Parts: sequence; C-alpha cells; structure tokens
Amino acid sequence: MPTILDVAAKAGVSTATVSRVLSGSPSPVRPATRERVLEAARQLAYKPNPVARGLCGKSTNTVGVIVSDIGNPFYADVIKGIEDAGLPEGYSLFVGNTNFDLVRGESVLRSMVDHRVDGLILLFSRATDPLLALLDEHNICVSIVDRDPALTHQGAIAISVDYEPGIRAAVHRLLELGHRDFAHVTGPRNLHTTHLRREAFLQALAERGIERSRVQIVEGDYRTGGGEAAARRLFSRHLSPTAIFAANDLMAIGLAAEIKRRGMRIPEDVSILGLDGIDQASCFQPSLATVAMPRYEIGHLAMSSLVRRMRKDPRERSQALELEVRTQFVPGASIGTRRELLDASGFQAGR
Amino acid sequence: MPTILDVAAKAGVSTATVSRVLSGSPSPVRPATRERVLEAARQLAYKPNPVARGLCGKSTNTVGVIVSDIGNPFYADVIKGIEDAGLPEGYSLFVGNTNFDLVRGESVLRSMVDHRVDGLILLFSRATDPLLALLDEHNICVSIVDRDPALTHQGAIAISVDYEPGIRAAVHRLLELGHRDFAHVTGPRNLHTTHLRREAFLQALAERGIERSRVQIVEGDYRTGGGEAAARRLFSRHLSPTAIFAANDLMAIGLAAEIKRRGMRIPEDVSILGLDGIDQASCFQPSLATVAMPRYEIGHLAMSSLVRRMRKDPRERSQALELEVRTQFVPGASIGTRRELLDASGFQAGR
DNA sequence: CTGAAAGCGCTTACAG
DNA sequence: CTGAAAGCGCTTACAG
Repeated sequence: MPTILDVAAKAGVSTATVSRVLSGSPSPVRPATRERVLEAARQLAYKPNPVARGLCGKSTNTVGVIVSDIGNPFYADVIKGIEDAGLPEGYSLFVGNTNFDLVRGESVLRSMVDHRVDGLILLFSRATDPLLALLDEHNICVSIVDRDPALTHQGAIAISVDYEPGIRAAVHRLLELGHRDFAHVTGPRNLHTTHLRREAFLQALAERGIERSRVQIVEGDYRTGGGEAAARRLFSRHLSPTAIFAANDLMAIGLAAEIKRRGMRIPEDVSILGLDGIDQASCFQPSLATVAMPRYEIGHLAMSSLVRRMRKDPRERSQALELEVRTQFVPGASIGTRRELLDASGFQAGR
Repeated sequence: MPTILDVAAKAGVSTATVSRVLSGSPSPVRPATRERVLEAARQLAYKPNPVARGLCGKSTNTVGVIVSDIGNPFYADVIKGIEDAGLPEGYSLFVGNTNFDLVRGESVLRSMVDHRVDGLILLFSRATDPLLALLDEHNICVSIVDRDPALTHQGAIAISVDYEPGIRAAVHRLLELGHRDFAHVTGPRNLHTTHLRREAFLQALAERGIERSRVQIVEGDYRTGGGEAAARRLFSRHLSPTAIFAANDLMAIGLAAEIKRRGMRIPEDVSILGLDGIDQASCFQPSLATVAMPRYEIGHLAMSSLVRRMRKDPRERSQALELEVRTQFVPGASIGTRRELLDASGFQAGR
C-alpha cells in the first residue's frame, strides 16, 4: 500500500503539501501543485490510512451505531439507511448490540470511543449525561433517536418520531369498527420510547371518550416472546380486550401467534395493531395492520445530519439540532369488526 | 484519557516496559516490576489506544463482518454469536452489508482492510482469490462460511454447513406424508450455498426414487419478495407441486403468504418447508417446518476460531482449518397430508 | 504558497 | 531484565 511519502516523492513535494491537498485543509495550495499531487495520488491509487489519521487526532471516518436488538428487522432497515448515507461519504460502521442490557450498552459505547469513532448513532438505547459528556470530551458527534428529555446534555442531534398521526389514525379506525375494550402491550417501562408510544395511544383514545383507566396495560419487551407472554396474561383475565395495540411489530406477531394457538381468530375475535411496518408484517396472515415508522429515512437522516456536523469545525457543533419524522397508519386484515358485533347488527364483514 | 506515558511515570519505569507487560509481549519482565505496572495501570484505569496500536502494525482489536442481507434475521443470530465470542476478548465489530451486490461487497471489504481489521468473517458473500490474497498481504485472518470450493486460496478458516441431515429428514417426512410432486425455490444461482442446498434436496429425493427432472426449480433471491414471485410463477403452470422447499425461511414466508392470497391452504393444498429456523418462523400460521441452521453457533464458532488464529504468530497461521456444523429438521404445521389424499384414503389429519 | 520538524500513542529491535 | 530511540502514516503549528 502506498503511503503519503510515495505520493510526495512522485509529485516532487513534501508530505505536508500532499496532506494539505488530500485532507481538505483550509491552507491555500497553488493550483498547479495541487494538480500534481492529485495526479500522483491517482496513479498510485493512494488512500490515506484512516488509522494514522485517527492517531493525530483527526477523523477516523468511522461511525458507531448502537442498537438494542439486532434481531429486530426494524433496525436492519434503519442500518440500511445509515449505510447508504455513510458509504458514499467514506464512513465505515461499527455496529454494537446491547440486547437491552445497560451494562453491555455502556461497554459497547466505550469501546467505540476507544476506537475514536467520529460519530455515534444511538437508537432507542439509553444514554446518560456523563456518557454524552465523555463523547464531547473526545469530540464525537452524536445523533440520538427518541432522545430521552431527561437528558440535560445539549449538543446532540435529536431525531424525534411523531407517533401521534399514525397512532391516532389507527385508533380512529378501531373505534369506527366498534371496539371499546382496548389493551396495550408496551415495551420495557424504563425506555423513553415506550412512554411516547403508550401516551400517544392513550391520548388518542381519551380524545374519543375512552378513559385511560379502562385500557389494560401489559408490559412486554419488544420481542416476539414478550408478545406471546402478554397474550397469555391478557386472556387469563376476566376482561378480554377486543383490540390490542402492541408497541412494535415483533410483539404483535408473537401476540397474534399465541392468540391463534388459543383458538381465537384474528380479527373475528380480537383485532391486532402493531407498530414499525417491518416487511414480514405484510406476509403475516392476516396481514398485520401497523403504525409504520419511516425506518430507512430515520437511518438516512441520522447519518446525513451527522456527516454534516462531523465535517464542521468542532467549535460550531454546539447548537442543538432537532429533526422530526412522522408515523403513518397502514391498514391490514388483522383489524376488523368483531364477530359478535356482526351477528348483532346483521352486517357482513368486508375484506 | 491516560496514556502509556502516565502509566510509565506512575510505575517509575519506561514506556517500553509498560508496553511489554500490557501487550503480552514474550520478553521477560521481573515479577515485581510487572506488579507495579499492573497496579499503576489499574489505578489510572488505563486502556491502550487501539488506534495507536494499529498504527505500529499491531492488532487493532477490530473484526469485520460482511453479510449479504442485514434484513435477514438469520444474520442477526449469527452476529449475536460473533459478538458474544468477540466482546469478552476485546474485539469490536465493523459490520458491512452487501445487499447481494458484488461491487458493494468489494468496496465494503476494502474499507475494512483500510481500517486495518485484524480479522474478517465472510458470510455467504462471494470472496475471490485476489481479494483473499489482499487479506494475506495485510496479515488479516479470515473465516468464511459456506466457502466456495472454487477458491484455490489456502489459509482461511472454513466453516461448512452440512445441509444433508436436516434436509434428508425433512424429505423423508414429506414422502411419508404422500408427497410426490415437489418444487424447490432456490437462491441466486451464482451463490455456492444455493448449489449446496439444491443438491442436498435433489439428492435426498433421488435416493427415494424421485428423479431430479421431476422436481420443478424456480430461482429466488433469499428474500420474502422472491418467495412471493416464485409462488406466482409456480402456480401459473399446469403442474402444481404439492410440496415446496424454499432455500431459506424468508422465501418460505413470502411463498406461504402469496399461496394463501391465492386462496390455497397450507398444508391442506400445499406443504411448505423452509430453511434457517429464524424465530419468526414459529410465530407463523401455520408454524413453519424448517431445516434449522445452528445460527448462533456458526457465529460463535467463526469468531472464536478467528480469535485463536489472530492471537497466533502470523507464520503459524497458514494451515487450513475446516469446521463443520449440522442442520436439523424442525417439524411444523406447514407440512402435512394433502386434502385429496385424505379424502381418497379416509384418513383424518392430525395436528 | 511550501517545507522541516514535532507529535499523536504505541511497539520493538537494539544496546546495555 | 530494562531503557533510549526509531518508527508506524499522517497532520499541523511554525518558519520562511
């Protein structure tokens, strides 16, 4: 592999000049010299060694991505968006998976800091103020999705998701179909996104006269297993809901599987609504109605805004940046009118 | 962040000694000195800067993982295995996604080489001899799953999958249930793993008297969309199969979805068999019968054997290492006796 | 506009 | 057994 010395020799200049041309330094270089350097670099197919750059405190062209469950196809789409925005700009990705484990999350984050990543994208993981301060110290930009407002730390890019439009539309549809008895399977209660999803749901119901206290809440874990467990708990109670909103698609899938195993039919006996819009949801039978997140867009936005910031002078990075994406209701066959309502009214179920 | 200088000062020795103690160098160090260094390092919570180590030609403690479709939950499980084997040993992961695109795969691989990864795990991606030679040049160890025998390059760790036991058991079960008309939805034909899966299937059938020429073959893409397209092609023909083996679960899921949309029932009209054993398969309705891969184990094995090799002296790394894992048939409700066979014999379908 | 030189944090022959 | 010194490949004040 050619080094900067080879390029300098070939172009007949010093390594300092080569570096200035190739690293986009602000120092002026005579156009003719610049040309010679560029030409030499091209002929040698020279690419700066990111490890060496990293050592002298410059960018390493790496970005770390930390997700809480790499088994969730939701993240796959987000990562695709991140890759597509980052690869053309020359960034490589470190990927870390916390498995919802805080300790593991912190150790993954630290190892990324050790590797001198230029930026970090935190997806539904819990960040803390001291951790963010550590990033500042190392001059690492960060982009956080569904940022917990409890964080007082400034200077991160925050990508927030507006859950309201998608959830509200879904709720209206469920009410329209005659549902009054609702349940919600949440994620772990200590996650901020869990709170947002629950509140958007309860709020939309409350606006239409269904009080929060009437909605059964069961805590899940954002995985299929949590959905299955939730179904078992919900249907061992005396009050069975007619419509269940799972805080993500994976739980909705587990929920539906367990409900069918118990001999109930979807949507004739109970309607199921998910959230995320993962591909497999549409292959499900009946196809899963869901509140879709713009997954690819979230990743692309997180990365492209991060790239812009990483390229800035560190002193200009302090101001907060808040971006927002919206959810959207995607109808599906998993929600419908209950059979007993049909029987009572003489209606015929449509597709 | 403390540097090696701080540790040296605190322990009252030179940086050379600190390095020798902390980097596991073979040079002998007096026990008392070693103790002092260790103590100083602990007190300062010193961790060597991997970027600096990388620069002087030593390990960077990074491993690259290249997958062809990060949206496939199969890889998520493999990556978990890789992480669990790598994290405790101090390795961080670069993850690259080729999207089945050879050009993208090569550029991802090159960027990992640029970042001086110590090792690389290639999953069902296509490696070429020149590429592997490039890795050798940089002293990068590599572990390849389902390695294409067309590669003449020696010195990689090869993890091969024995598809035979799982596929054979599944085929026997299908024959037992009375099936004689089979179809197979393959992956892209240029992938070696596609070839292995197809041959194991055709071979198992041939042994029981079903000739290869009688099996309909449709090419897919290892994604749900390919399964859906395959269903459309298969059922627009005059000869409809009664049992279909999809070369992975994602295609089986797409296949099943499209078949149901066409008004056919599974397994009463057609039986479906997948391969992989991803979690969602069991939530599917009917639960998907599949040929399970030891996904986590594959990742764990690939990483742990790689770690062992990376720690070795480069001169001792040349010998080839071949490891094998086995598949296993996992029964499911998606395969059963056809209704018309039932009608003819007066049998009652079991669960 | 350009170069010589120091430095980023570590490792490793080379002396002693 | 240990230290002084060179070097990994790049960047950046500092001179000129």
